[in-house]
Amino acid sequence: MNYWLFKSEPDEYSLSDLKREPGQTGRWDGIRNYQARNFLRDEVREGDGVLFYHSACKVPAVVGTARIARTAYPDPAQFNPESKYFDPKASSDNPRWFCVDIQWQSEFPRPVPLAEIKQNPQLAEMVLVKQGRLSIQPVTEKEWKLLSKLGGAG
DNA sequence: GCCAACGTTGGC
DNA sequence: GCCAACGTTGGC
Repeated sequence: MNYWLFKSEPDEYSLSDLKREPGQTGRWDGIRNYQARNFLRDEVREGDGVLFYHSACKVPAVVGTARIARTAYPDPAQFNPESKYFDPKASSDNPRWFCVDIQWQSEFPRPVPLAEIKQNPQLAEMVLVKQGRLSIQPVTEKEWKLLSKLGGAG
């Protein structure tokens, strides 16, 4: 089992939005970055753990967890000219972008802010700290456990 | 809102 | 295939 960190702007799609979905399960679409796409398509497996991170907001923070409910399938938005995620170079024969479904799992009693993560030497190797702008990134089991602990989720 | 980091695009 | 221009991310 692998662990991941997914970034989302809470104004666009927050952890609460995910919780409100039917079955508390939502589609993680709109990924238009190749590095993130490759993780999604090639390495994310059903049952993997997801740290849900709120970005581009007042207090960027890990706010809870989810799990992968469905592995990668072509992101329908790339074929929809009405969508802001439309990609004219993608075809159903040759999809370029992928999405997964994730299910809400927990909300941390105490969100763990980026500032705190940056200060913790045990988390210094996190991609989140070392490379700012990747919206889907791997997390080690150690980091997962520590973040859960810091978040008050046991 | 600014801007640094970084990835992609496209002219040559 | 280089590299400048451009666009996006995302912290501050």
